[in-house]
Amino acid sequence: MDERELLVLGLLMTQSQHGYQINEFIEKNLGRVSDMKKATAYSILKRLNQKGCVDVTVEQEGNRPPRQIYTITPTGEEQFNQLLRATLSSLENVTPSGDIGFMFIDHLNKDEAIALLEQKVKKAEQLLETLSTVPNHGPGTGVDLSIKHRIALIQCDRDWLLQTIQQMRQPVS
Amino acid sequence: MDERELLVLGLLMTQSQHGYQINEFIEKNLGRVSDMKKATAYSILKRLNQKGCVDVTVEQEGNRPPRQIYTITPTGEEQFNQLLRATLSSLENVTPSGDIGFMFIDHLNKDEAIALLEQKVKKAEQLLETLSTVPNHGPGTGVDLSIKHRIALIQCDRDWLLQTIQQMRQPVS
DNA sequence: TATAACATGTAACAAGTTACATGATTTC
DNA sequence: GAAATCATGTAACTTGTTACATGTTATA
Repeated sequence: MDERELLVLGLLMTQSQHGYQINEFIEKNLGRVSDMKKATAYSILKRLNQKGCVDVTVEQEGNRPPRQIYTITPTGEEQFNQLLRATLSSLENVTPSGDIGFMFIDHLNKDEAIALLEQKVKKAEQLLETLSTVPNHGPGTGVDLSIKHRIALIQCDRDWLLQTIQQMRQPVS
Repeated sequence: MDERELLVLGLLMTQSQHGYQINEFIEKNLGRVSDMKKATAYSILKRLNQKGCVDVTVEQEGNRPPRQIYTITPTGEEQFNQLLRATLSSLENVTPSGDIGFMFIDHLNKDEAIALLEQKVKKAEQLLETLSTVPNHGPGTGVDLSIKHRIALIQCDRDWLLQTIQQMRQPVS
């Protein structure tokens, strides 16, 4: 929740926007970062407005449906800063989702387990390829930083998987 | 959701249990793995029963509240296997929560940003220490594997953070 | 005798997703 | 004239959490 709120607030820090615009930006540019859905964006904006974090003004061009333009307020900026500091300084203290599977890997026979992990490796490599060709947002930019972080973690994941597969192949020492 | 269901099914694969028992095991032994709450455990068991994945028998000792003992069914075992294969072979394709912050790091001044990341590093190191002293569940066990994976990822995260902090300290090249 | 542990559960709430509904405008 | 894009929103549903409610038994 905090995460999605931070994302919306962050986008509003750059400029005032309407819901459609925010949703479109996330869908088109941040598809690899967030899977936030349209309805969620709208409801977060409503929530932020109720909390006094954003102001709304209505704009209309001709006969088109009116746009609800959201502008971040000082309260909202403070909230943004708090959330930003909190997420930058904290660390998840629970296993990432997807790791639960490792706990029960003994329920599969060795060959199948290895085959499944190899599929995971393949997906990691595909993702790495995609991420490495993502257009730069300008060197030293936060967006680039977040992508670099993602790449580093996936590489580590892949290497660990490869190493683990090797160990599984070797007879128990 | 799939994750929590897999966890409950996995625990029932070992032995039939009642809700309290499952919840207690998660709280006492898997606190670093899952943050699933009591009410959630009970409702997942109910859900699994409705889906035909588990059977219930009632047991009572003296005047104590009766225990609902849940036993995994063949359907449940199949479901377990499916979920297990799916999580072992798939890879999250969205940025891990916590990474959104990096996108907006430019909104802070350099010194503060560095200080926050250093806090994150410290938490990573504390967590690594805790995880390295976690009692072994037996070598080559899935549980150990999942902890080793966790350790590898956190180490990578820490190293990346340290490297990034260094780069932030250096004048732009 | 108080309180922790045992054992269950429900009700209210919060957050998100899916799917639907509306209607104008641009493009093919 | 059909389909995509623009722009908003709501209703129903799922998942999960918090907080409450209940009563027994062992322990300090």
